[in-house]
Amino acid sequence: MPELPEVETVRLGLGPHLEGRRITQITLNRADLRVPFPQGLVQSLQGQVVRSIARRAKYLLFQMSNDAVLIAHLGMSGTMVLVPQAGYVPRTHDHVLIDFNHELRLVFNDPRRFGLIVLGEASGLAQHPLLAHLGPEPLGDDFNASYLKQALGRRQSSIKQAIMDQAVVVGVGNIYASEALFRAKIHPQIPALNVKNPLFALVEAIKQVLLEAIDSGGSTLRDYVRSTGDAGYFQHQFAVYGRDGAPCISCKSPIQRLVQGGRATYFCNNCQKVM
DNA sequence: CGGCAAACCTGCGAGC
DNA sequence: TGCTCGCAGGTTTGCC
Repeated sequence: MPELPEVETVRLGLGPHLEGRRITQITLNRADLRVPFPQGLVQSLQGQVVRSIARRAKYLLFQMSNDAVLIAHLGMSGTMVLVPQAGYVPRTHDHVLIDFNHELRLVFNDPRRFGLIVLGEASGLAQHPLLAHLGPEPLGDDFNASYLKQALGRRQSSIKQAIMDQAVVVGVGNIYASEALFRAKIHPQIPALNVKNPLFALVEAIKQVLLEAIDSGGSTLRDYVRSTGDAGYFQHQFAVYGRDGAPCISCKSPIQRLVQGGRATYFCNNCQKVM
C-alpha cells in the first residue's frame, strides 16, 4: 500500500495523539507478520511512554522513553488506525493492538501481512539492518540532481526501476514513480545511466508529487486509510497511474501500460520522450 | 555487484 | 452461484 506520502500521513496523524502517552497494554493476535514478532516485544514496550514518532523511508519509528524503538512497516496492505478502546470492534487481520492511557487503542491491521513490527535501539538506529542500506530521503536537501547523477551513473536498469530502488532514494513506490516520470517527461524504460539533463526535473518532480500527495492525505486505492480511518484523496490527482487507455491530461493521446520488474508502469508515450 | 524472477499472503473483480 | 485467473501502494531472497 503505502509509499512515503501514506506513511507520512499516518505519522502526522498519530503523533499528536500518541506522543507523551504511555503504553498500558499490548495484544499480539498472532506470532508474526512478514517476520516473527521479536522476543521481548511486549516487555520492552509495556509501560513506556512514546517520546516521538519519526519516519525513515517507509518505516515508522516509535521512539520510546526507554530508548527502545518500535520499527513498523505497513507493507502493501497495512493500516494503523486509532480508536477509542471502548468503541473497538475486532476485525479480521487486526494483528496487533497497542493500548495507551486515556483509552486510546492503536490497531495494526494487515490482510496480506507484508508489513512488520520489530524492535530497535535509539542509539545507532541508522545502523539497524532494516535501515542501514537506505538512500537519502527524497524531501531532504541531500536528494538533488548532482547526487542522483552519481547514484545512477552506472545503472543499466530502467529509470523507473532505479528510482524505486530504496538504496537510490527512499519512499518512491510504484504509484509515485510513474507519476514523477510523467511530470519530468521521462520515458520509464530509458536506462537510468542515459538520463542526463532531465535529472534536475526528475528530482523536482519527485519532491513535488510526494509533497502534493502528503497534502492530500495520501492515495487510497484499496486498503490504505489514514490513522483516522479516512481515505486519502490524492488518487483523484493521478495523471497516469491506473489510467491506461484514458487520454493524457496534457496531449490527449492514450495512456499506456507496461510491466517493468513485475510492476505495472503507466506513461504517456507522446509526452515522455526525454533522454 | 547488477538484474531479474519468484516468494511471501489475502482479497477482489473479471470472465467463463 | 461458483470457479479460476490475474492483479494489487513492498521487500527479500536466490539464482544467473
